Amino acid sequence: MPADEELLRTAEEVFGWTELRQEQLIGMRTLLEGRDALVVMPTGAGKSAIYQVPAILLDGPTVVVSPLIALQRDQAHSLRAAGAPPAATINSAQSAEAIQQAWQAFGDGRTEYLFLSPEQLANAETLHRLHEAKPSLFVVDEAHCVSAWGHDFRPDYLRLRHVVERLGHPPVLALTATASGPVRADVVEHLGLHDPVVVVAGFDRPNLHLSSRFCTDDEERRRAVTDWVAERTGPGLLYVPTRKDAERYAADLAARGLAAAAFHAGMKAADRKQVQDGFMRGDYGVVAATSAFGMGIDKPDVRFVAHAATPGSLDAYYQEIGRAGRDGEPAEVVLFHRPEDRGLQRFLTARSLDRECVREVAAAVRRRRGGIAITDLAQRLDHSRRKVTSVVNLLERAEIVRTGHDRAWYEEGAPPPGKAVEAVAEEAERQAKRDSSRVEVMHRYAETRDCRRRFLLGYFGQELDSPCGNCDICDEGLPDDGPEGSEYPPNSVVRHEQWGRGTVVHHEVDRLMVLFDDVGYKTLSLTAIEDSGVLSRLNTGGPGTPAVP
DNA sequence: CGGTAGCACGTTAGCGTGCTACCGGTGCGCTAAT
Repeated sequence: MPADEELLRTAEEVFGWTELRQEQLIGMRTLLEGRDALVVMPTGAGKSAIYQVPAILLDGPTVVVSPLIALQRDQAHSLRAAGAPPAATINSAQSAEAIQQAWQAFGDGRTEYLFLSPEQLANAETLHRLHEAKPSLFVVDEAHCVSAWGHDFRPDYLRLRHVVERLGHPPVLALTATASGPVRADVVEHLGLHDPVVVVAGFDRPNLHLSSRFCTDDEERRRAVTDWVAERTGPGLLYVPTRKDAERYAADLAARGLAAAAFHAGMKAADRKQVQDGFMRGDYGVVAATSAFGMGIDKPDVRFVAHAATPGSLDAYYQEIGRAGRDGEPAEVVLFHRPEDRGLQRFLTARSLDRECVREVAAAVRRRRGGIAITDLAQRLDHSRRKVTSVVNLLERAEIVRTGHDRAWYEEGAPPPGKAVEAVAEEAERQAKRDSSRVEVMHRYAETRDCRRRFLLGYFGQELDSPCGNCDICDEGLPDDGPEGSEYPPNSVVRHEQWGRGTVVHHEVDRLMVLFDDVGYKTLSLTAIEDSGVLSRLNTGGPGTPAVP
């Protein structure tokens, strides 16, 4: 295939890569053909190459959306170090002069790769400048952020779809290392990908030994965690649920003679940098951290990742444990689990809906027949831009308003603001149900009596034929070697009388976990299913089944 | 939803118990004070 030859030649000439993986080539080819792609590949497998090479072959700059300024900097830096065509960043950490120069170079066509945050793209002037330059490629790095953060924390992630359209929908590439089925669907929907090619490399990390320790008492768990970590040589990570826990565990471990440090978003930037750099250098045996730690960390020799409490989803969990054993050498992954942990996670994932704000925004949009800019809305109503953006996103999802890049219009025939609030509340309620079902699945994983790896991979849509032999359950010896020849194998599509269509995620000896399109994850007892006949099997391979090369 | 700090209470002076209120994660961009 001539395209492949061209890609391989460019990869070697510009970057010095003598070969490309099958997944990389598929992704690159897709972009050259002008199509959208979603690529899920482990960190360190060369995800960035998928846009870096075609960017050179396509006429026009490449816009890369990245969630952290530090990542933008790293990426631009490594491109420069590789001797690739010019890369630039534009973000709030730069001086006005530096930004000015970056725009100048970009406008003159001297920049091949431009790295930005989604918040930058909310700016109309920024979007205008990008449009003028006719970008040939639009990349969303760490694309799971669209789903994980877009719904509340960083609502500009959900506005990227409009950015893409304003830019004339160049080929869009979404890249991530972690995405279960629903997350992939969320990313595709919110980026407005057209019939994307979905490439999913395997999720399995066979060198990680998976285990879970059931703890009843909080005090007892603290001791168990500290003892366990103190016995390791590291380097390793201890994930904790709160900032206070990060400080406390770091202090306890230091008192035990370990080189331990805390890391969380409440720390000063300089201290965070010092801890991160120190961890990379190997100065710390362990870092006790909240979920703030890790994105962009690619340290090969992390020997363990422990969790001092059960996190809010398997997606988040997989992301965090994935930082262990990147060198392929054995690494330990242990979860100190308490059923009570779901309380905090429920609280953290529950988005409280400000009904009054929804009503105000709806009313304000409705008053302006010609539509109103989101920035104006925020000013007029004296709410933060973030909050108003988030509410506009919800109103759009409930089909009350229609939006463009930075404007909102009231949908013709949509119910009045009072009723709109109810529609939004219903939508928020559905979302909350899905979120809390994810918390439950995380707890099922922690408490499963089946091969842990089989459970984990099943969640990401990957089947494991036989027990892994490298988890605590396998160590003990499985009760039997799994539900072979079952009527409901993983990934089979089923219909439930009450909950509708769903996909089998996991199958244990006596129960079935199913992801329902509307209500999220549910666990069903096999005997109950057989007795009642509420569940029927549909054809296999429903829509959304990814192409795995 | 669970953990915890702070306080009143009750009993009798140094401290345990119980109630209540509050807190809990992730980053960008921007502005104002130093």
